[in-house]
Amino acid sequence: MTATDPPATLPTEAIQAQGFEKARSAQSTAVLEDYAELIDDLLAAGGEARPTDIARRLGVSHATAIKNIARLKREGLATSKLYRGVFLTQPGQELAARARARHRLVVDLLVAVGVPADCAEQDAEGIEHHVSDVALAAFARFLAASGG
Amino acid sequence: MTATDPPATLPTEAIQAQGFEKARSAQSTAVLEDYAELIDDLLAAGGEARPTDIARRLGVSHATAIKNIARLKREGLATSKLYRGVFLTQPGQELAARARARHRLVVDLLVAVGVPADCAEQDAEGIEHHVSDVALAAFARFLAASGG
DNA sequence: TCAATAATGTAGCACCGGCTACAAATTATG
DNA sequence: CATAATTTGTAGCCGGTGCTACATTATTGA
Repeated sequence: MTATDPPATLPTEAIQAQGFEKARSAQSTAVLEDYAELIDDLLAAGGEARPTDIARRLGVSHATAIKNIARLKREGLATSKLYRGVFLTQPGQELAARARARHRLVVDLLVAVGVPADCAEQDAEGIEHHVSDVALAAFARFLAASGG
Repeated sequence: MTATDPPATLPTEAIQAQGFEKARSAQSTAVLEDYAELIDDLLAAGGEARPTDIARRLGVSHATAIKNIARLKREGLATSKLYRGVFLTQPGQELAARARARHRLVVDLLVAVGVPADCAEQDAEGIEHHVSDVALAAFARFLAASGG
């Protein structure tokens, strides 16, 4: 905007700060993604996604699970009926689908470069929230080229 | 299957919970690693790691930086002298070294599978804290095999 | 039907990370 | 040397995630 200082590329310093900022914001949506993905899994598999099951799967107390489910509802991603479990809204289902696709792709890539399957599965849980769409596309290309 | 139930492998449910638990604990040390790595960078490059510089590099307010620096000191990773900047203790330097090695390896792997360099650099900022030693070793093997 | 069990939800606490606003100290400058 | 500008530090607030403990509701079953 300024006449004296219109850089085509941001300074290194700002680029670095941008990376940290991105990581922080990814962290804030990680919980939503985890819950949406898990709820979708439970609904697809058995039929019900009850708070207690969710809590056990995530390794947290039921109170924590309920609080985070409330956040999902607050953000329009989920609904729930007492003793009838939690359900995903349309946006919630889309988020879950994206999260699962990302998760699978990350796991597949990790395995493709030689990470043991069980380790890949666990590491992916933390990694997936920080993989950008650009990187994800690269993963897909790499897997297509090497695997098939 | 067995009556007494002494499984060699944990139930799927517990394994999954374990992955989430790992991701959460990684998150709690991510800040320490980021600061240690950055402080080490600044000391290596210019000579001084002042709170203001650290804040600007991370894209946070100086108050936030100072608070996190205080945490580093509390955990024995850093020391500081007024208006003389922040320094790393031996454990702090070791943490920084591990963090930097992990960061480089992650970036290199991302690039190796086709992620653009600038994107790899930014994504790595979030990913690096969630890559286990086992996966890291796999990354190194993969890079040695493909690159050299 | 009514008590016992289990699931769900609420309340309060702690910690962490972010922020703005204000205070104190140091460095730079007139 | 005294004042201004910069740096550093503190205080208080918000939001997020975790927990335990307690209350409430539904389900189960005697």
